[in-house]
Amino acid sequence: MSPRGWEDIRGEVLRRIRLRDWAPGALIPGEAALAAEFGVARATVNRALRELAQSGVLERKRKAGTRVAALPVRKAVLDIQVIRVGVEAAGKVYGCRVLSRRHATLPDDLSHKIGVATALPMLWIETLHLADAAPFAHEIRWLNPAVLPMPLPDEPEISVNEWLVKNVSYATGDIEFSAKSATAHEASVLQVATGSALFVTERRTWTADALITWVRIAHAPGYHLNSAL
Amino acid sequence: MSPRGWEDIRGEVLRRIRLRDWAPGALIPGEAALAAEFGVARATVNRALRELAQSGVLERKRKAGTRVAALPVRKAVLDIQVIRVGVEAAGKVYGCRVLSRRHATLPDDLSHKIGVATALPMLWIETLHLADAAPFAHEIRWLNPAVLPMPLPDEPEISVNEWLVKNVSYATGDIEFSAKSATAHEASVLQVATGSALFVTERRTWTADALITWVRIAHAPGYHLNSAL
DNA sequence: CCGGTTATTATGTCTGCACATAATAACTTC
DNA sequence: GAAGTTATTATGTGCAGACATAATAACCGG
Repeated sequence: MSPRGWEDIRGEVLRRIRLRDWAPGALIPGEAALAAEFGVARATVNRALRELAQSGVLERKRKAGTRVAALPVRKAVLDIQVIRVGVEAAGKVYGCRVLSRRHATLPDDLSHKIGVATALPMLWIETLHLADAAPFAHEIRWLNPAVLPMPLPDEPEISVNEWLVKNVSYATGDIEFSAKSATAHEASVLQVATGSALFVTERRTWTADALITWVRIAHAPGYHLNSAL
Repeated sequence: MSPRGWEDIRGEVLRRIRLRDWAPGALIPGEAALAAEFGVARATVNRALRELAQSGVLERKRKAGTRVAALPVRKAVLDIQVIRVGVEAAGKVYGCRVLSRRHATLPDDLSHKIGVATALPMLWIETLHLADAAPFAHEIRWLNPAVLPMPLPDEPEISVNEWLVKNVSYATGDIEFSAKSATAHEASVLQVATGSALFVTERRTWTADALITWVRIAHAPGYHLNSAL
């Protein structure tokens, strides 16, 4: 009956929070007290509380104790997949076409936005991703050739993204989601009306010291991103 | 010099993966071996590897061992905040106005979409969120009055969402992001052109057995959602 | 009363050991 | 050789005890 593992402890704590046994903002008993109450080791309680803190339900501070988050910042975890996987998960056949590819330097606005010198020689690649042969997403990518361990294949059957994932080690990055109206070019490539609302994700990827790539992917209407809360 | 804590272990493992010491898909040494190599307890290695698995860098299976994820599904963690907090974090003054509020039953399409019977009496609330007095987001909410522990205040200074967060215990939910063109009504409320691309988030929240609320928030152009990877 | 020092305390982490569990490998039996 | 059973093994989790660390509270001198 009494909780047996850290998941049970987590469940019980969550239950008490939901029943408002412990109100938002309130201090809950310390680890030692809970361990005694549940008849488990403190490490077990610690594990449970740590996980709850990680998901935003609790706030913990040394010495100050553990309290129920007043405004629970729910953390939604998104799985950022290679586009192919997402398409195939929807039961469709993935394809991609490189529309354009050339060497160039960053335009001023982008250079400023991503914090990289304009002068650097970069590779510019435009790709159309297909799902069941229908346009799925339009990708514009700036790539830093200096970080590539080997030259990019000329005619990739897989997308540049996937090639990068497999061949370039990376450190960190960030991602941004927004909604933008389709430009004339995007509209024609995606075969939608100019001005259609597109779901856009922009992504920067860095090694420890240099930019690897900046990508902007404009998804065709109907695309949506899901997550459990 | 040698790793001191689980974070150092995690760092070292990550370094080896990035240097392709351990290639994607490859099996890495077992916990016991790593513990011996680093001169720490197995529990410490376990903690490090567990965290890496949680963030999608490693895949672990009992007996099968630990391998480097072949297609690293990067997990982006989004903080889903109360709108007010997001606005204030941007250094603006938050405000909200309830535009409309009435009892109604769910329309068929929505009822089907969120899996709730059409017949249930629901509360319908339309809110405009403001940042520095400018329209920021348009919110449409269906609310199940049956789950409320007390009646909703008539003239809330805080948003319905925030009231709910503080007064209703909840279990789980899901969230969906997409891009939609502004309807005539949305456009007029948000003071943008009809057809403008809006960033839309739709959210369902459930208790263990009943729907609490369904919300659709259409953000004014310029809004974007960020996350570190 | 103010400001700085010191004690206290709750959480954070590590260790070494133990047993549980799941998945594979090895083995047996027909 | 196919199918079912048993052993092996890597990870998962648990425990008790210890020390580290950060933030608060108590104290104290001016």
